[in-house]
Amino acid sequence: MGAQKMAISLSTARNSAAFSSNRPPLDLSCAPATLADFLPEIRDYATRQCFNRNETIFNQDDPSDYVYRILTGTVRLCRYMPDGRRYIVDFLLEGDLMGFVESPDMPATAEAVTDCLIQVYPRECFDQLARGNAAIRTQLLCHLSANLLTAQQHMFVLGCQRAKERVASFLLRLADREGLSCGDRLSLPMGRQDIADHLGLTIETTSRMISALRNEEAILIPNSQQIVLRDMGALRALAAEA
Amino acid sequence: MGAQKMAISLSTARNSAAFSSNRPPLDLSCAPATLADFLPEIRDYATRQCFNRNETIFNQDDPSDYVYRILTGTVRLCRYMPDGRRYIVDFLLEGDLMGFVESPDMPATAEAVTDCLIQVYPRECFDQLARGNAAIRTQLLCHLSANLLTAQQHMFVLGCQRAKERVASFLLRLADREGLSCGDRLSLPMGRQDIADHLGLTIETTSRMISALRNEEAILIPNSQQIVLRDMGALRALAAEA
DNA sequence: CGGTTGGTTGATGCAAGTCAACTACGGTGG
DNA sequence: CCACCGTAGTTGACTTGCATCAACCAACCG
Repeated sequence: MGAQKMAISLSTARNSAAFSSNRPPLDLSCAPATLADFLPEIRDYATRQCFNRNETIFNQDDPSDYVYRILTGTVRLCRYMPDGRRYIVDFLLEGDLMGFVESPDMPATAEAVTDCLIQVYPRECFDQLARGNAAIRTQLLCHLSANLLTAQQHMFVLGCQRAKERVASFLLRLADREGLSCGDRLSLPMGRQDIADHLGLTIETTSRMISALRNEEAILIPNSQQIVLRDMGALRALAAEA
Repeated sequence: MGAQKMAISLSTARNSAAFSSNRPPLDLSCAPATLADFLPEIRDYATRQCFNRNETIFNQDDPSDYVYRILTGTVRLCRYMPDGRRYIVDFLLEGDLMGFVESPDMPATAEAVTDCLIQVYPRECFDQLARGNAAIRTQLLCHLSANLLTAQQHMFVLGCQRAKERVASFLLRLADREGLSCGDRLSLPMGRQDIADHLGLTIETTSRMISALRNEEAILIPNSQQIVLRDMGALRALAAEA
């Protein structure tokens, strides 16, 4: 969820002069600015906070008055069901934002996967900032839009792919986010259970599929927290994203 | 995806006077206005179009210059994968909007499930309208936010639920959208294959689970296109949404 | 009528879940 | 330093839920 180009309905690279107007099209592409770029404006109201591994950052039952930016560490965003089942909506990495979309209508719990350092902004502060600044609200649209895209891609993974394909998709997405390519070493800060809950699998199946990818020489596993992307072509063939 | 209350980060019903300001909080609740309420302003540029059952309204490979409002009929929003697999992101009913989020960065194809009458607005028109009107962009945020909520709930269905639970969730969601309650008759405009592709199941399993719900007396099936919600409690117990 | 389309049901196979044992690693303390 | 423990991951044996393959049924229609 970086700063890649992102445009929704308002944007238009097309030059359909149809409805006239010489004004340049309202381009929502996030190339220069992102939501995060506006946060420094309220940094005086922010605090830094440390969270230990597995500590809860905010809880779905206890709506948070803050928005967050991850400075270091990895966070899982999850939902717990009444019967105890959980699913992990997404993992958030260094630089990612959270709390903008998640509450109050998206009940989600954020937990530290690793020890984390997090910048915490009072929501009221941010809201005030956004009230007076249309650019921020545009960025908010981008942020939402990016989240929706991620969600839709994940729906394909959950709805159509089999276990090995899911694991391959997961590794590729992480690698893309880190900007890695063939031969690079990918670190997996989250445990197998977390991966399983994200992919709609069990921990055993997840582990087996990772092993299978090793046996097929698509990856190497120097240790359980790191993976060398030996053959990304093979992974991509499995994931077969559109 | 109607006009229910919908608020994202900007909104705040809480009265945290922290960051002061006597201005009322920027409330994004969609209670009075929805995105659709603004469309009449450009109705002069709109056309009405009929689509026959199974006809394509817009294609993921062929980005559309229009936004749409469904007047009558049901539409499926789907994604086709290179290998032919498809999944159905969602079904859209009378009154729903589409094309705002779906393109150009959300490749999706819209197809008529039943014969449809659709109001078609040039995108450029809508963009122009949105450029000058902050309220519309606020509504766009609501629209996106609602879609994201739907997507996240569906991710739970796909990631955690088993076949019968999925079918129960599906029926309940349709019933909620139609505002139905116990004993009411729900019509299923989409075929079993469509339901299956939405739920990540096969057509046979879907059919079997619907039969199972009949056998358990949770529903009645007067004909394959209609379902009587005999015991919504039983359905809810199965779906077990948070 | 026969053909076609969409839905249901049955028989069987397989992918993934379950249950359980075992391994590897990282403390922590004797 | 090693013995012990707790946690996390892997692997194996077995079970099961869903997919697959195939037959059958019911509407609908020329």
